Amino acid sequence: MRIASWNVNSVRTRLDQVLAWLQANEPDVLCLQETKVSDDLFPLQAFQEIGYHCAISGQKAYNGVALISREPLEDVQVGFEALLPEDPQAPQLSEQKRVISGLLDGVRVLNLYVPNGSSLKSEKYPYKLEWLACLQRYLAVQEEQGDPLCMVGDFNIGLEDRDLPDPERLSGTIMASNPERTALRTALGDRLTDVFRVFEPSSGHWSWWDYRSGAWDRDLGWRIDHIYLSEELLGCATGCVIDKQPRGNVQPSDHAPVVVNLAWPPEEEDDDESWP
DNA sequence: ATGTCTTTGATTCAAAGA
Repeated sequence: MRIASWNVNSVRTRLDQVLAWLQANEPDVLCLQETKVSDDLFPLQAFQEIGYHCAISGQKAYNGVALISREPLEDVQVGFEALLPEDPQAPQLSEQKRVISGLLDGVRVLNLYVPNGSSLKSEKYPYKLEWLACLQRYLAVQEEQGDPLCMVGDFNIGLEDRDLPDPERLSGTIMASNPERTALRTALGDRLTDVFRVFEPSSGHWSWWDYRSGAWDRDLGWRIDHIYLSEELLGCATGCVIDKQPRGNVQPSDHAPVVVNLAWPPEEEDDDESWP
């Protein structure tokens, strides 16, 4: 099973690039963030024409997430409210469309667009921290349900200094401050592992390059797009890569896709030896 | 340092968000 995550910064502006990437890479599920389109205007037909199903949760102009899958996903859930019906903060934190999940072959694929926060002094920064605290409560319920979890998305956090291009200058600033790093680590708990780091421990691997200041040409990016796996899936992971190629396109997204390959479902036990 | 790109909404741009 191949699962990918890509912040496309407008699915309509990037439609041809997304379709071409799907056809070249053939993931079972592509998780999109920042689709920036209301559900009635989502380009469903273009995806259907190349053999993909869509589960979407969008809004006008900002945010928006989608699950593009080879097979239709089961039990699609939208927003924090789906798992937290009694939570006092979940309804307000679900107004911005940032959370969608679905089941494929018994795997819960959860696609997130974590708030950016803007700056430490912005009112969007405490919103980001509240959102991450709500994610922790959401994941606790998800764990109770027992499905293996693949959680992907644009986390808007460089969790460790090796995920930043200039840690001396940038650690402590937005996307690398201790409160947001701690909030994400708390939500992850002991259950979820950043699978990219299982295969690639070194710095210098980025998933986002700012449009400004020639960041792409100077290769000054951040690794803020992540794939987290629960234990059952982590043992099945055969590779995880960031595909830099689309960032070099004309009129690119500022993010590159991240892809994980899983040997899932696990091979059946071979019973032949016990056969009479 | 206010850089660049996308969207919107009110009139060929400016504001907002990332």
